Amino acid sequence: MATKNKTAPKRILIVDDHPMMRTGLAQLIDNEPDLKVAAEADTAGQAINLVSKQKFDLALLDISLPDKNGLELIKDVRALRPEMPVLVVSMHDEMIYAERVLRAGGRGYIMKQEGGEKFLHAIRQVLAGQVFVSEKMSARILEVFSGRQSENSGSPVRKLSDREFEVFQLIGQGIGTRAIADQLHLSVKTVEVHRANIKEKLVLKTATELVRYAVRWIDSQDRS
Amino acid sequence: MATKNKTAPKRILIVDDHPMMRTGLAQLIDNEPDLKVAAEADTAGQAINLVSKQKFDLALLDISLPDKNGLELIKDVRALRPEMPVLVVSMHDEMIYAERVLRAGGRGYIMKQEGGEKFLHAIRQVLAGQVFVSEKMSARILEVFSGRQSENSGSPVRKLSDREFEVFQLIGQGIGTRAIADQLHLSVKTVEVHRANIKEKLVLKTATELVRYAVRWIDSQDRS
DNA sequence: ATTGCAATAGGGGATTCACCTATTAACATT
DNA sequence: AATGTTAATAGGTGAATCCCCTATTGCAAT
Repeated sequence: MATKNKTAPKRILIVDDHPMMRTGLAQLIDNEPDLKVAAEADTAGQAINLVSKQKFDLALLDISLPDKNGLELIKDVRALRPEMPVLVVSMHDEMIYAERVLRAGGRGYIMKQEGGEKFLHAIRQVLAGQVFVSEKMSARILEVFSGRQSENSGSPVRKLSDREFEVFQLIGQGIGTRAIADQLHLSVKTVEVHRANIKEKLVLKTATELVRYAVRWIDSQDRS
Repeated sequence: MATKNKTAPKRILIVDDHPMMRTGLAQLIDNEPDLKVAAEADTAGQAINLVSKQKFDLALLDISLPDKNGLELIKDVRALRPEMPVLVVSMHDEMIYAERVLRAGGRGYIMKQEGGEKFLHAIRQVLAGQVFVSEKMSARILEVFSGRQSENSGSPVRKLSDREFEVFQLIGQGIGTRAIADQLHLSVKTVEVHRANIKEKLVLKTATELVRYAVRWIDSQDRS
């Protein structure tokens, strides 16, 4: 496509703690005439250092880094260069991450399982100022954002009513339906309805997913 | 080093579901005159197919593959080619994996975080018939193998059998009993027994507690 | 008044849990 | 060679939970 341009190739920064993955990405990128790997980093510290000293057209960040939480890194990078788009690379299929990444200011999210073409497509889309996420992910995110335009500032957990939130917290503590009912002096049936409504509001399909979501949410509240 | 040899380069099979990682590894290996990437696979099924049809001097396996547990793959590969050494590549720092890999017949374990030199060293060491593991790991493993304090060192998760561990990981991903059974081609009953045994070994009382424990454990593994 | 939603709870069928037993194969021990 | 151990498989059964409905009450906003 639009690669015939005489302009200099776009300078890309790669941040990943796996040398082999960096090599693979660099190989792919440097093979394109309009793209170029300008620098590599294997830690968050190194990445911030580079970003503060040089200008890049795009940063390709792995979210799981040894020294820092990937989301924190996105925020730091964006604080330094708000105009530089950030594309996040991850091995996790997780919806939770995609949401957080976009909220932290990332402009895209792609899985390591993807092949070269999709990678290049994502890179070019983000370079063009657009957002890139996978189909399933975008469907879900759009659903969450559009279905409830009113109260969606922040995590979907805010959409829970007080009682639902109370139940949600107990679930996150590993407490079962029966025990929750006892503890809140409710019928098991009522707790079941709350669970169903919570699942609905958080767009979760199964009971196990609900427990996982709740556990993660509770844990994320404790340390931060 | 010993690369002046006139013999044909050693044929290596790469199994990894991340295209970029494969490219990186291939780049590294093909740059060495005494080594050569003979084939690549991105699933366990494909790998077994290749191994059954061709001879390789070494297999480089990623333990986390989409279609099959990595430990099972090691066993399958070794059943087909007992003489072919297997070097396992993983992104996980954990001792638990190294132990299991060696017990399953793997001849080495190296992390994706390592750089090219260490990779080549590991490959050559395994090709030479020796075992390769990191320093910390070998220390810990020797301790476990020699000392009889095997009861309780580190997390109780290592008390789980391979199959139990597999189920445990799926639980931690928020996957329900039925779906686990389907995915592993087992009866629901079998999965239930595994869950019960896991609960026993980890001293957990209810199903919800099990999910919580598993979610936390999995999370602690991949976002360092 | 009417609409909307939170909170409560039940019915009923499908599924899972929790506690049993049982078989087979692989290994270790004797 | 006989025995014991353990992992992996799976069935039976009753209780609990899940998941899909409906239904009532109360309160707040329209």
